[in-house]
Amino acid sequence: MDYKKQLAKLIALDGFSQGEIESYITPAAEVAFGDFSLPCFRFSKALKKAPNAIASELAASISAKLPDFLKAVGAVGGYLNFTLDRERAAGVALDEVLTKGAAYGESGEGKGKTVCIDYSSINIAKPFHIGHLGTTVIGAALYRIHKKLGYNTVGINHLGDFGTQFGKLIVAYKLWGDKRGIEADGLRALVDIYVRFHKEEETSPALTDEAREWFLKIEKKDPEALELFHFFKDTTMKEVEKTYERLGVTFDSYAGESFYNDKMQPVIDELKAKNLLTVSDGASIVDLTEYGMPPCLILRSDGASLYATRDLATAFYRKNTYNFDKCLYVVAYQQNLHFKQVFKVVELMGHDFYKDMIHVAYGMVSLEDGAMSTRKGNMVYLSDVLDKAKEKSLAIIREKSPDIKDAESIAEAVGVGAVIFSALVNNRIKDNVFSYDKILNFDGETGPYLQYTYARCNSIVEKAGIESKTAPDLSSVAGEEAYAVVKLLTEYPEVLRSAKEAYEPSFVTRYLIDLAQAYNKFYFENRVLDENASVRAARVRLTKAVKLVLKSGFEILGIQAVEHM
RNA sequence: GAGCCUGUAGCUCAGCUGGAUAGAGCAACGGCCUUCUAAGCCGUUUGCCGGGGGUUCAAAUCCCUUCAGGCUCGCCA
Repeated sequence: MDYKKQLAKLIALDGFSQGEIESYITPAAEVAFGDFSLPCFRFSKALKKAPNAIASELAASISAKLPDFLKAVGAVGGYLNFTLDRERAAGVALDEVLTKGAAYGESGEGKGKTVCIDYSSINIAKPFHIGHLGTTVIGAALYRIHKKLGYNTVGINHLGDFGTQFGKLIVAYKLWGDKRGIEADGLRALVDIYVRFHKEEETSPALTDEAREWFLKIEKKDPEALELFHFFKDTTMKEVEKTYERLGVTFDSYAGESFYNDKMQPVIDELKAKNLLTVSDGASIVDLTEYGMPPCLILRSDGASLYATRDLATAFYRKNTYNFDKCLYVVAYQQNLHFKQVFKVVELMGHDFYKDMIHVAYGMVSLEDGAMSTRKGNMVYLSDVLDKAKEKSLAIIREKSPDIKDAESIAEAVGVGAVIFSALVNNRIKDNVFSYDKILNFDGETGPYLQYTYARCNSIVEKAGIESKTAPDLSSVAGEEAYAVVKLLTEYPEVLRSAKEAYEPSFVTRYLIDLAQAYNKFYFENRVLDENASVRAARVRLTKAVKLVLKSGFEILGIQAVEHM
């Protein structure tokens, strides 16, 4: 039920439209004030009346014929306060959640619209490390939020599978690599020889030239070079797939850099045809000084394409292939300028869809002792973090629930959940210093806290057994703690919408924390499995609704719901 | 030098499309398991919302300015 709209209908003020009044109505700041408030200060000047007088008069006229969903209307210090009939509101809210079930929160707003989401975008033959966690889980969460809201979604892993590093890797492999070792150790063996190459390159510059030659061979589709390239790629993918699976992350497309290799020429031709390319220091650029930006480099002085060239080709390909209504790039904020430039170039080329491309920037992860560097071998593998989190979780389970079944799989769900949660709890723009202490803390606002609350709900629902026919006593879910839970339950659909609007999965995470806290508070103050059957019926329904919304939120974030822990 | 981002409790952060006394978690201390999961709950303590101006009935929130930190700024991606 849309209370704001209903409330706005009750209010008539000269010169202010219904919609305007509705937009001014806010949730009440405090329980004592009721459920919704309308600050009347802004009407004061136009109506030539004191805010308090306006509020009082409105309160009086609405009280005269109080609609049945309202309990009371009052005026305090210039605010018009509305108090809902909480029993009724609780009943309506619980009915809605439980009737809709897993579909609660869904909407048709995205019907017929397509959203492409570019996330994770790992590099082949490089470690899948803690720095990739953000883009991977933020992108996956945005993917699911859009899906929930009815959008047609395309998840794209724009693989870093092109560039001179593959030449380097071939040289390194030929010198020190061994196929069986790599097949056995996978990615780490590849990274090892890559790191070694960079060390030796410093003293033997000839290696660099050799690497460049091998890279050219890849481009020219030399069979040996291609075979090795695919070997590296397969080795990497085989391994990262495991991590994606643990994180519950999927993609619809793996079209990466190499995929666009033959798709750049048309872009260059179009730029030329539209007179956007100028030559500067031998390189071809799009001049953007008029827009307060440095030039966008399209072709190197040796004629080779660049990052922006590839991203332009990518943008056109995606537009032509998916005809997206929106294309999100979940990429670190270091690339703010790059995307601003690319989007501007698309605009200058005269394509309207430039405004549908959005750079969803996120903060960077560093280590306590500085930045991560693959070449220096100074990084933390994501799979190690997941393993440690699982280990920690397993230790806690052994201690607290020694008799539990499926300890291993619960530990996996809880450990991985804790890691995902940590990447989705803060606003995405925040930088993050990685530490095991932080990520392995399972107390307070954490993934395990959410999962624990879910398991608690489940346990109660299990004990409650089959739903009784007794009519629920709604007064038992209209008390302070219970009603706080009810209110939060009604907010879930709006939380999803605003999370989508702001491209902020953290809105969902925060919301789930609020919901869990509110429920736990309720749990300690009220007995769900009460002797009174109608009280019990109402509170079990509340518990079921919380369980359901928690699970729905978990699915958005990629956290697994465990029934027991 | 320019552009963008960040600055809120000892620490990590919510709140920022302006609204009523600025909120959580961690850490610290104290309490609560013979009743539904103590990975939990309750209580105590903590704030020049970086500083200064301005707009407004009302500013952590908007504008200007300033300081501190981060990122980026032509042939890497």
